[in-house]
Amino acid sequence: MVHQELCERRIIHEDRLEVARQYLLKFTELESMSDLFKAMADPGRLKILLALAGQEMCVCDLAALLEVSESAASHQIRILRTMNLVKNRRDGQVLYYRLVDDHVTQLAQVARDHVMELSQGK
Amino acid sequence: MVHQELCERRIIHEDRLEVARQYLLKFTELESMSDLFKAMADPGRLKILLALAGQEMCVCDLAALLEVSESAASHQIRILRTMNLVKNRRDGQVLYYRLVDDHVTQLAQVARDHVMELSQGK
DNA sequence: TTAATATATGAGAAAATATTCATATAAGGA
DNA sequence: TCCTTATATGAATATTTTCTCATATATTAA
Repeated sequence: MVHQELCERRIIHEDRLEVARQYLLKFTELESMSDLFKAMADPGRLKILLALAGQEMCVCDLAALLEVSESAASHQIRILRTMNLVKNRRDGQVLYYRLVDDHVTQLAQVARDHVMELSQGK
Repeated sequence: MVHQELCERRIIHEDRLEVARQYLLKFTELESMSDLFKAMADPGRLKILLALAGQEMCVCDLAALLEVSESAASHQIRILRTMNLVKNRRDGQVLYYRLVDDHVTQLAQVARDHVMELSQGK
């Protein structure tokens, strides 16, 4: 991962670059933020999150919903669990998943607004 | 992409599955939504979007900000352009990029809230 | 205790994404 | 017109992500 141009890079707007650098310093959790978006960046995982906005569901249900294997669904759910987007509750052999909070729902709403505005000419 | 289990899948909660299926039908733009999240899922692209929240910047500035080649930056910007997150304005040889609207900023704010809550025990 | 069910997970294959390198385009200046 | 600058883009490679398959764990039932 070597970038030969880096040393001799031309910088057109030093001032703007400095403003941007300072601004980005505030986002110490930027990596975590992009991880959160990554979690929602897969259509399957997004479906899971939307489905869990209304009710608890088990892995088996979610696999059926996505029409993928239960193993694949479980892998996807693990990513959501790791990202603290969902948590589960055990009832006997079944693990019921639900959303941790409603940030996901808020994000989905803004995203929906965005794509709907664009699709309507705007 | 064959899923052998699909035919003999057990479905524990038919009712919940049906509720989820109906709910997801409302999200006709679900693929576009996940594409939007995908655009924000890369730390580099997220930096670009955050930097453009405050001011216009050219490709050259953004490459310097990310410390990547201008070609790499340009490829990333193209994704943001394709997703209608940024647009540009030409002034002579320089293309100045800016955000299309403030949805990106809203999304970043919610994402930041989420990760900050989690990092603070919550 | 043995078997069955629900889910998790590691390793490798398959698919998607990002970066580099070479080249193309577009504008401005000599 | 020819050269330089700023940016874009295609193709190949490098990296990351996702899925499959096999196996492991936890709970319940027999």
